Amino acid sequence: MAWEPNRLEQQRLDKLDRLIEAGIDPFPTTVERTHTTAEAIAAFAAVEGNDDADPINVTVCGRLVSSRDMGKTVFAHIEDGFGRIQLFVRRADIGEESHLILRKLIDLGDFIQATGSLMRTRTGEISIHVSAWKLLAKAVTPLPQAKEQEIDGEIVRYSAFADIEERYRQRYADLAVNRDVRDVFITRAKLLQSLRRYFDAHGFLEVETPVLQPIYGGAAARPFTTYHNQLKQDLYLRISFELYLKRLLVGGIERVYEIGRDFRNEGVSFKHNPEFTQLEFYAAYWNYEDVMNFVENMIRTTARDVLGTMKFTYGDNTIDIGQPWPRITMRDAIKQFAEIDYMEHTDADSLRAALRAEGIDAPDKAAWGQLVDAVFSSHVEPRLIQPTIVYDYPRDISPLAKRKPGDGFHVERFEYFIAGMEMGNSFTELNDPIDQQARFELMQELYASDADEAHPIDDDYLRAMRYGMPPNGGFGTGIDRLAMLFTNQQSIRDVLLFPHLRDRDM
RNA sequence: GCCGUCGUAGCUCAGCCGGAAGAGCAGCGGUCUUUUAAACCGCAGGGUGAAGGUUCGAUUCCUUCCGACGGCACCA
Repeated sequence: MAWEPNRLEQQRLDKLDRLIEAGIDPFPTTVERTHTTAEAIAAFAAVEGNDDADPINVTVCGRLVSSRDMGKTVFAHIEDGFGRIQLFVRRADIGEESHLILRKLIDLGDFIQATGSLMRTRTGEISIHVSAWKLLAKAVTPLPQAKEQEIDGEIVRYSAFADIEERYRQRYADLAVNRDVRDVFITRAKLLQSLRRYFDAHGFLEVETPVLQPIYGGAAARPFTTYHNQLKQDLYLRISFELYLKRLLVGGIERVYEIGRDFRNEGVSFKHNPEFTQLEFYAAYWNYEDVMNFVENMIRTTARDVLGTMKFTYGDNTIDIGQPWPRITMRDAIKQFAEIDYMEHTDADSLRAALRAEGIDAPDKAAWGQLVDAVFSSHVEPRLIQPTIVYDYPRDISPLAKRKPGDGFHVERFEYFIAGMEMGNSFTELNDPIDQQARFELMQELYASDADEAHPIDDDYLRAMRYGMPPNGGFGTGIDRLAMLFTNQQSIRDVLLFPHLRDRDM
């Protein structure tokens, strides 16, 4: 769709013409900058009060975010990636023509460069007493308005760019005017840095495995499909990294992790986006208890790194990840919250009847483990606000986990929950190729009725395992959900720069 | 896919039981000692997400469609 300038844009296009007529390049190629806004303020604060100090001259760059035209004097703020600083611009200092151009042809949103000496105004704000300025880039479209003021460290908003849909569709504008949105993504980046440091410190090798896969696996999800033209090959966007990472254990890499994108062709919700960032790791010679300890420590370490605390607010709750995380079996958790002991009903029909007797929804064509999972999801998961580890899952919904010794129903698997959300999934990994093959075949039967849910058997993965796979513990966690937790955002879209939305005309 | 709520100016919103589309901020023109949500005076700006329907008359009621949000379903 072709762009038609609106009234405000047309005004700015006219100003652009007038700037060019005045011999000013509205998009120059060279920029000078001696200080960021933060550096300038710090430099002034460091010598203030010292009467012998020479005036500090600085050149800063940034976007014009406020302007108060007093006639002979203009007060304005520019913002760069590090903060804001006020410009104090007097006609007498910069000359009549330059002053007039600033007042008449420069708009909020324009990028400018300003040179001058640092001072403190009568009202006490550290400012630049401007001796010269230059346009760096003209903004044709006005930014959505976000009037705000910092009072005692709190951002007070007088008007805002708040329309959720427009904020997501025009994230550039959202970021430009909403500082707290930028902060969310800074925190998210710190989270990733901290996790990588943690894995590096524990001897893990970071790897990258294929996103385009001939056979998808490692999770129960519908894939996106694509096609390689020259190879004439159907390909799938990965739904997990699991089977590739475990191949690497066969290859002798003892500790391995990957942080990357998974794709699942499923519904979207406040905690689901079609593409999302996953962290998986595998460690040889560990079992799920080793993983529990490692993960608990990992989350604490990153919280300390990123937030400086292990106690933080999420929605209406205060989450304390510093206390030892309770560990409870799936069976006990369901007993506690749904008052059903599923081990008294060890086949699907009997469990279904028992659940229905308690008034709990139980789908007709669900296998035993799926029924257990269903009651857990509806009755237990939402109640797990503080960090909780739930372990020993039904075997028939965990085809990649090793069975619990002496227990025909459970595998060594755990998930951990915070704020009522599943945050991560782990097991003592199945490394018996004969058992693995049987489990794959069982899963095929389980889902045989539903073509969409059919899972292909990855024969190459089985071949790898037949070469011998060390016993190992594995883990996967959604980075987006961790980011939600650490930034107190209630929707996954708010921790994704460009969340998926339907197409729409601009 | 289903159910519900919502969509009015650049931004944030108001608009009652159908009766001539409003405000603040932003913008434009002015005034103006170091102001800070600057202030003050004046001006302009939309035809109400789209398409239909009912009506003398629709932003208000109805239908369909588009999009967002919430919930459900889906999500080893």
